[in-house]
Amino acid sequence: MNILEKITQHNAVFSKSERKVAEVILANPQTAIHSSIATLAKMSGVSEPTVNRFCRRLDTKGYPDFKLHLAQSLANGTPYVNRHVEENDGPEEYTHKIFESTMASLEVARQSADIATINRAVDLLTQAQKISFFGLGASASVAHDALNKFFRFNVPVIYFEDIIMQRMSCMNSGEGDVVVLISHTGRTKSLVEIAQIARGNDATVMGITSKDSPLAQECNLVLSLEVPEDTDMYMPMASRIAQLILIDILATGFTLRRGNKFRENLKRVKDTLRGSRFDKRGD
Amino acid sequence: MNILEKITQHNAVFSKSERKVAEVILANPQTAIHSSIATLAKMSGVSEPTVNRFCRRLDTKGYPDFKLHLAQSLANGTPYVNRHVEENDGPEEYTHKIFESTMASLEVARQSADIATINRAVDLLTQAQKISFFGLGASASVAHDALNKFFRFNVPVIYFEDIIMQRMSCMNSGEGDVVVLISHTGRTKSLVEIAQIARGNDATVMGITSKDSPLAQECNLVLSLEVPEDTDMYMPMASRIAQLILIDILATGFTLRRGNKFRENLKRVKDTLRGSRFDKRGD
DNA sequence: TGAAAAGTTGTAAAATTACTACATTTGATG
DNA sequence: CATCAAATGTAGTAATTTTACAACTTTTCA
Repeated sequence: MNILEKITQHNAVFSKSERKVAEVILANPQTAIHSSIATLAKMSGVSEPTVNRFCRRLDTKGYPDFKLHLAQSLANGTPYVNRHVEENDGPEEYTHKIFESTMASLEVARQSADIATINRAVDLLTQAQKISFFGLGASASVAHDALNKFFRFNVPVIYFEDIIMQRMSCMNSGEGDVVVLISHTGRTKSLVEIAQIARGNDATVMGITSKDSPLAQECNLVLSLEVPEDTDMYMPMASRIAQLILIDILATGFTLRRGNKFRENLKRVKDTLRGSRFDKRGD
Repeated sequence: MNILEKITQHNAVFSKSERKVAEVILANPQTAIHSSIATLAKMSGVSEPTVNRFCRRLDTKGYPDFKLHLAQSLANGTPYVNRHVEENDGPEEYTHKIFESTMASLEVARQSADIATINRAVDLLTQAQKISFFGLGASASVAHDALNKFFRFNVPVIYFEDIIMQRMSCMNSGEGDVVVLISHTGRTKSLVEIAQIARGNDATVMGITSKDSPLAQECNLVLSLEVPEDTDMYMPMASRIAQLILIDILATGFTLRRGNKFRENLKRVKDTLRGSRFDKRGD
């Protein structure tokens, strides 16, 4: 829907000249909406009809219509576009690109968040006797973070990085236990196996993973976030951030469900940290 | 600023015909932005120049400019605001509030990011013989994540959760080594001590922490992010996300600095993971 | 009340802007 | 290197917007 997004994504489909137009617009969209087609053509070093064709390729009626869409995109509170980092970007460029594309991904995640499933997940977590968080590779740090959050709730929480320990822990799980498995792709073999073991023991298996993945199929409940991952860098970035926000949401839902008294308990946990600090405030 | 509001407020200042135009626009703004000046004039029962005068009275350059402003007003969804979660928020509310306030915080972080310091940090990291990432509590998972990223670069990376191990590791550090210490508050005693030990050994100490904190004072380089933390929940949320993005930025800067061949190496690391997966793509 | 002045509105022509048809160029393929 | 398809630009056309000015309405004050 957002036309700026569309421009970045469609990049491959553009012709050489059209790409020039795209670059000029992305470089300074604010200028673009105040330019006539002739001005924009000159700025891009192409002819006017090329600009016009560019607009039509993006499914707009023509140049004026395109400008309206662009104006809306800019006003939309989301000037964040998934611009990929390029080889000769300087620190200024890649810093902003990473911020912006992360935020663009979060915006997508926000819109695709399934409230009903989240609510169901919070239900299950509040009723759990014991909660385990397992992930491998980049997702291990997400599980680690979940441990840190849920640990404060004074519920039995388990976290292991070691797949043997994860496995053994699941062997000992049973009804009333919740196992949360985190994997962006949902294709990590050992996690899928763990899911099977836990389910075999009647534990509730919750997956923070992509839907329709092998892992998702083994779960009782799947929390999926449609995050367009930037694979250029061969490192998970946005997906992991979205997973963490999901953890925040689950943790928040958990505390709200537990009520007011429980939150005082949280405060107490935090106050206890003071001894290890030079001053107040939380870490 | 919002032109729709302006129309309703300015109502008194309009002439009789101009008010007709205003009414037609307010009745159906979506139609207005897709109409030509002639169509809108006919709908309002006035002449074209009247519509043009109407536009100018609202401080726009003319009809097309007015349409742009109108389009923006209509598109103007909620910009990200740091709305705190409240006690009787339902899943819908708290989910969106958490997304939005995280994004609001990231926006602040983005603007406060100090490019020069980031660049300097990348410099130091690329020249490091050995890189250590240490954090405690919530920041431990950030350090964990950093380990995961930098490990792929085939550089010696160290990560410990245990403060004794952290301490011992710093005792063995020396010139050319970089120690990255992560703490939102920068007041965790044992981290400050570690910083002192590392500096005593001529290692470079880098802090991902808030400026002017005790930890910041012990660092050679401070990467600070001005993130307004939501302390209501007694849990670090946005600060940690910002720290992770900073890790992404440093990692990206690192790979860019190392050049093209190096990135192929990254791809190889990723491809190696395939054996443990049911299919392709990274986790 | 009525005449001048100020303000408002519409008509028609000018200027700007965008679009279309067609010609030329570019690039790929056998 | 000949041929075809795709891409791009030129020039003319159509559309849209804006301007200039004339007609009309309302207000003001003798």
